[in-house]
Amino acid sequence: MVTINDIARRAGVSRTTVSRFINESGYVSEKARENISRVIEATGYVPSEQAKSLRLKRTKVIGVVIPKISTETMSRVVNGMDEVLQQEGYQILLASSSLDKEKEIEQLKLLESRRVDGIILVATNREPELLEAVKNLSVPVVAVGQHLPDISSVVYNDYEAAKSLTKEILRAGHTKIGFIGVDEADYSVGVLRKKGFLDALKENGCSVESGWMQTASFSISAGEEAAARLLDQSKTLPTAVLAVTDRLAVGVMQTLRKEGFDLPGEMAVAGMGASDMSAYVTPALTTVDYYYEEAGKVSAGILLKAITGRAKKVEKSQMDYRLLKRDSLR
Amino acid sequence: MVTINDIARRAGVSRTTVSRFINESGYVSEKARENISRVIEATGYVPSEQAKSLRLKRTKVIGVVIPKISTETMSRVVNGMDEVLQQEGYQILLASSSLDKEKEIEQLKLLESRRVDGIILVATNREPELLEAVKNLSVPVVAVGQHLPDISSVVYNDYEAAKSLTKEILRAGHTKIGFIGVDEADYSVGVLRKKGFLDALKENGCSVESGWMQTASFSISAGEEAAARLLDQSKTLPTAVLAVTDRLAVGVMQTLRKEGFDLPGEMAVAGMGASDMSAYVTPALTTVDYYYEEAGKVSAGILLKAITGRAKKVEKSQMDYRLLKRDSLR
DNA sequence: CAAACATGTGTGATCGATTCCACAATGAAC
DNA sequence: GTTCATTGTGGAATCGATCACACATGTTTG
Repeated sequence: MVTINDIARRAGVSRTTVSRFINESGYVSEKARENISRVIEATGYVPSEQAKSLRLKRTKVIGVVIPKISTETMSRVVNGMDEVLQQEGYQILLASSSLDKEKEIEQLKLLESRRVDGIILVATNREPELLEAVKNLSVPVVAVGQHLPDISSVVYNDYEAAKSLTKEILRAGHTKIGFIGVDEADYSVGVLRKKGFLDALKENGCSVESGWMQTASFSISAGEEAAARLLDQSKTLPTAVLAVTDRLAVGVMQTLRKEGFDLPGEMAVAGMGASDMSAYVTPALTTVDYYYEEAGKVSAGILLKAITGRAKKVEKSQMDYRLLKRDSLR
Repeated sequence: MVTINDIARRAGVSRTTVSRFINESGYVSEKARENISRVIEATGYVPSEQAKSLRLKRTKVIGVVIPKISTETMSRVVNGMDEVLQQEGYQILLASSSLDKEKEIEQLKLLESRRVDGIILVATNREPELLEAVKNLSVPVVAVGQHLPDISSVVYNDYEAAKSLTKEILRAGHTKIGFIGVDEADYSVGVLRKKGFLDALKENGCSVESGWMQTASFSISAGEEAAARLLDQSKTLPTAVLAVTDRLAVGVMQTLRKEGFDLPGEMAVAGMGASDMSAYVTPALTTVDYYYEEAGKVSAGILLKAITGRAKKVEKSQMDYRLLKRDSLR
């Protein structure tokens, strides 16, 4: 790999002059300019951003830790980040925790060792070990999706979103509503969405049978299985089901259809997340749009402010949401 | 940020000894060990991978250039890469070209300046400028999705896949088949899939009306519009439509349904790509699975072999495919 | 005419690690 | 009692850039 010294030698100047030429700082004579640019052209020299980073103590790289790469939510969030970061000359170093709590912490350490200028953590839990690890980082961090204490965070309004969606279901005349949730280790999706659901019911004086509430992981097939359990364990059947993600909702619809239910006539279904497919399944899925791209942009913006020192110590931002009422809810 | 020199000073040894301790190379006395590990513990020291990279001339970072982050195909491919790369201690530096040819080249240069150990390029075109740029890189490159001359590549069997899918449609009794393609700048999707389609028809003595063949971009709505044009411009209507991506196919189905067509009775539809949603739209979409995760894994594997020097100069790999026959084709 | 300024260039220190080499001390082998 | 491993340590060069500073020359300015 050709270096600045090679260029200097071949152009008959010192490396300082070459540096000045490249960075357009200080004086460089016309003659030197010509020589240098000719040599650079000939050799295809590209300055080492690496060496530069070491000297300047900044890398122009942002570490992004996400639970899983191949989910629509994540790719939309990361896309939003990239749009903002690329604008400012930053690149994204991707780290997937594969939904493993220890790996998540490991990845944070790894990013720190690479001296990234900042980290965006799309967290799925709020365990003390994770908080501890984040606190010990000597790099600005922004959390997305979970509200971490003393850390800048961008969160979705999970509680209110679930609550208004549930109210929408109630408004449609349903009083017996099933619920497909996820593990409570995921505070936002597992706890807050469930709480929003239950509070909306309580406020309207509705109650739930135990069999109506099921827990699943994040896949479509988990939704299918959870729906099967719901049907199996219910003494009386609900007339609507709220699933905390669109994928779960799609799974629920699959099972219901398989069991001969007329949708949405015999059973209404609602999801959350406004996934791509939600608009194209039949019946089109009623859901909540969380503006994921925007969340990515906002988090990147907050991080950049923190990096350039133009920020309050800790910034909290809550994303807006939007109900998408479609055919699956009547 | 605490450095190896700080550790050395506070532990009362030289930085050489600290380095030996960290890398478990050479001798370090029990006493020195204790001191050093105590100081490291107390300071939370993390060695700079950056400085290490400069010295060792390797970064353990792989650059990945993709056309767009928020597409299912890309996130699946990148996911596959990450699985392999993480195993070997590599991280992914993500670069999105946003479907812009110049930016694609720019990103390659940028990755080179960061001294990544290798680059995986998910290309959408084969323009001479791109080939030139790739050739000038002094970093191992693997191309995915397009067959670039003299560059290791992992390609999908686009021609055969389109051909067998078309034959499947013919086998189902259709002889008048519409086609929704994309711009020919994308050689794999634009040219090869169309060629597969046309060759299958030719071999079976079928012909196409001009209005039956439409071109669109990659979105669902582009599929909707293309289908509308197809209906509008056809003198006699086809009985089946092949779209070169699932998203286009879903768009086609939307338009057809809106126009009152019974699916698949009055019009069969097939897509390509085995997207997540393909199984859950109604009717379930017949499509071709390209094993995207696997393509990511294979490309990462080839790149790693090239980096460690255990590779043939140029390696070409063609991915397998699999027909998924579902309800949308009768 | 001396001082001040503009133009142009190079030396050497620095960023934070690794590694070659020299060198000490100790004990074992011949 | 040399010689030779073994154990243990640190000095200095190195990777590829930036930058403060010294220095040289030519041109203005008072």
